[in-house]
Amino acid sequence: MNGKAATRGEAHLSTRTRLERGRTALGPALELVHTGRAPTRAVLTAELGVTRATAGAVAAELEALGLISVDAKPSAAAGSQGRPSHRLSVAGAGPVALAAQVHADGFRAALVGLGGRIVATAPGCETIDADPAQVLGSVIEAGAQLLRETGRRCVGAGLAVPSAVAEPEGTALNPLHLAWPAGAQVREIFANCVRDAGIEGPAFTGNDVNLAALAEHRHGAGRGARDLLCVATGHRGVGGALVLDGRLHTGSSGLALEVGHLTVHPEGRPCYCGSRGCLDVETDPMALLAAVGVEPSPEGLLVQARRLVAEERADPAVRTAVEALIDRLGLGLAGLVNILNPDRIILGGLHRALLEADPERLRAVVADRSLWGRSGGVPILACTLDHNSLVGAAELAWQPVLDDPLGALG
Amino acid sequence: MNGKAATRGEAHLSTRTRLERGRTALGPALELVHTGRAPTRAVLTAELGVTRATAGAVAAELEALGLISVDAKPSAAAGSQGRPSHRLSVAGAGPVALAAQVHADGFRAALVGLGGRIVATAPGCETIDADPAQVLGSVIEAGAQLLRETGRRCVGAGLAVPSAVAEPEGTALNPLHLAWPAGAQVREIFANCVRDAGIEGPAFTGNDVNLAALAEHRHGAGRGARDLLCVATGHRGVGGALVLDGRLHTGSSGLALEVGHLTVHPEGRPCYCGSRGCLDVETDPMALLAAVGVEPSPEGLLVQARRLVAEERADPAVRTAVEALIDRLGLGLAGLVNILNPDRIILGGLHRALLEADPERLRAVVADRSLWGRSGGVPILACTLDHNSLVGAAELAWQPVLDDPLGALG
DNA sequence: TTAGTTTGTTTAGTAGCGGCACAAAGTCAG
DNA sequence: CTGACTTTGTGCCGCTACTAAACAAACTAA
Repeated sequence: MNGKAATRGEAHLSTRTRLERGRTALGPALELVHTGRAPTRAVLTAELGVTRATAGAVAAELEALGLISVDAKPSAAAGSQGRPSHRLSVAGAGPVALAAQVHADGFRAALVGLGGRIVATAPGCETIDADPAQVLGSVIEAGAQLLRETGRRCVGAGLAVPSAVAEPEGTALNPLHLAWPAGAQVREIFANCVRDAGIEGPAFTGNDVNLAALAEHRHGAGRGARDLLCVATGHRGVGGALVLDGRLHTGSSGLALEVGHLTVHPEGRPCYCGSRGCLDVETDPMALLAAVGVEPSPEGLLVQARRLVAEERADPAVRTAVEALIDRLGLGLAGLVNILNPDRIILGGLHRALLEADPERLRAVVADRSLWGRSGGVPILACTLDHNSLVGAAELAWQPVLDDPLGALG
Repeated sequence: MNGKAATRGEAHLSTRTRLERGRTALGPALELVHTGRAPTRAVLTAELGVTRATAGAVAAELEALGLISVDAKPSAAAGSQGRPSHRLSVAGAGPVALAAQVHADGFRAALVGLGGRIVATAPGCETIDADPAQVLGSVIEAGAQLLRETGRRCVGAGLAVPSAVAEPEGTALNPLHLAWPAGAQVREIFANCVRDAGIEGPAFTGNDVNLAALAEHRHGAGRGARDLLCVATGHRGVGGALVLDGRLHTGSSGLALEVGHLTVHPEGRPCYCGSRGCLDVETDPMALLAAVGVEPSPEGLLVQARRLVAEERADPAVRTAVEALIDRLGLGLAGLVNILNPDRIILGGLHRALLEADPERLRAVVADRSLWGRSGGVPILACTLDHNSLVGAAELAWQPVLDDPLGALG
């Protein structure tokens, strides 16, 4: 009868009024250490808003679970009075999450510990099969190999795909660059691969830009932001992501931040969506190559476009094209700012290169065309994390542990 | 020292990792009754995910606080077995929130009980002074009069203004229709008026469309939606609002959902923002009058535009104009759907009239131009609540009680 | 040394909830 | 009308995660 009640409880946990299980200080405490916001028990106490007794007990329990470590010797505090603190840090040899990423050029697998630390990486494959089950089977096999080599405990697996992932089905809606069928059941296929490989823990799947945003929010340029907007280009097309209050906002069916078809140039090129001048066809790598009149080479559109941006000072024609892209990106960002009012924007891929080519120009366009309550305009920053999609995929797998460490590991 | 710790705690409650105070079943339970989702203790038990014992105790405590009432006699359950439930309802003579609204035509004050019930209304003033302090003083005086007449306890006051309200300053950024100075410190002025009138409880201020969305989410057409988008026109201009997980999303500086300058007609009329074809100048009442070639009359733009829409079947020219507005509204909504992926859209003001004039056309445009994972497209509904901004203003004042009934009232 | 400051720990107490047994109030079958 | 069944509500006990407060530890400053 206990089981019955529990299942019924799970059945309709739709309303957020439901009390969450495992809502102790353990999860928040782990999250603070995980994101580097709790270097000592003293600040842990302050950040959690609990007593020193509780913070101490919580730290001890997390250490017993093998998730964090407390320095034996107090660290010499420079110029501060009082008893020095013992340093808290993520456990060196603790459990890891299995992170996987699939993209146009192949796939990659890695083990990621708490704190977003990449512990081990598998040499990624350079080509990609048209069959999702084949690809995901291979990437999981590479991950399983890493787990065997390192002997680490696994908390779960996460996969980043370059496509919108529909909720709640977990299907890849537009895996354009993978030659995968649209609507492939990636979440289910990945979960099956993980299970078949004998890997412990649950499996998760998400869009790569979403996961990059999550990673940047926790360990990169987005740290401390409350409403973080991330916009990035890959090889083709534009992706967006939004992190609100530390959680990804994927919308009701996983399709939020499909920003590719914002109009940024009314007289612009026709887009496959039927409109013209969409952000997608105006600011992606192909758009730059087309504007400059360069033929795509085999090295890859993104690499090629990035080199063009880097050369913009030398060639006036390139400079003009880059400025046009910056202006249109700025218009798109301004539109997003007026809708979402983020407190920080992070750019990746070609957009990052555009930002770095002329930060002032981009910031000026955004400021000119958007409402912003405070002075100085929205901060616009570049990504700072290597392999942020991979780290983000690991975040998905870590999430249950962060929410309820005892429930997930005990 | 307790006080010291508490103040320090309040000081930096930025991180969401902080454990919230008063996180018991009391608040969620009250919210369920408040939103009509807990008609009996049995469903309260199920919705909270607690035991019957707890739900019973919680209901008893809320009743003791004078917030809800439990029927003495069980209500005859139609066609169900087992012991019949006692009905839970919002207390008839419980506390109220003081709700105030300012708009172009004057102001209004009301007392609103739990469940969004308007308990008493003051006859609104029909003109409005150019000085915010004067106006807010008058509206609060009217509210205070209502409180004296009814003798009800007051939990706080809320104000709805037709302007974006900047956070955290609480200034009205664009009170265009009020002849108020831009940047007026409405929140502070309102709070002072409330305090000076000797009214108990905290004072809150918000944008009228935001508050309308909040009210519709809790008591109207938005009930049960997780990601609710609300778009409405008043007399001039377009306003938007987003309710996520039951909370208003106002963005980092209160300026989210400033959707007026989405481009919906690249060859359209120039907008004061510098662009052309903005949602604002293409779908507001003035846009319709201009398209039909009707001069504004003294009765008010919104009333006039609504009548035009109602007459659209009779006059082909009006019909054409209305269809153009519908198409452009649809484009704007589609853009928002691609960014926010809401699970429901609610329209108010002229937009509501446009929806009701030709629901199929609007739904078709939105479905055609937006991504949506499930079949049937995003549900688009009309507002259902009278005075939803007023009720929403009251929701602001009720929020502390809903979060922690004991802390706010005990 | 001694006082002051900050950190960590110990112990005792408490609020809020789960588990369980039982009571209450209806329906249904005969 | 009488039990059997079903569902709702209550009383009691105990557990868990916390707080409060006193104390101990480890440093700086004079």
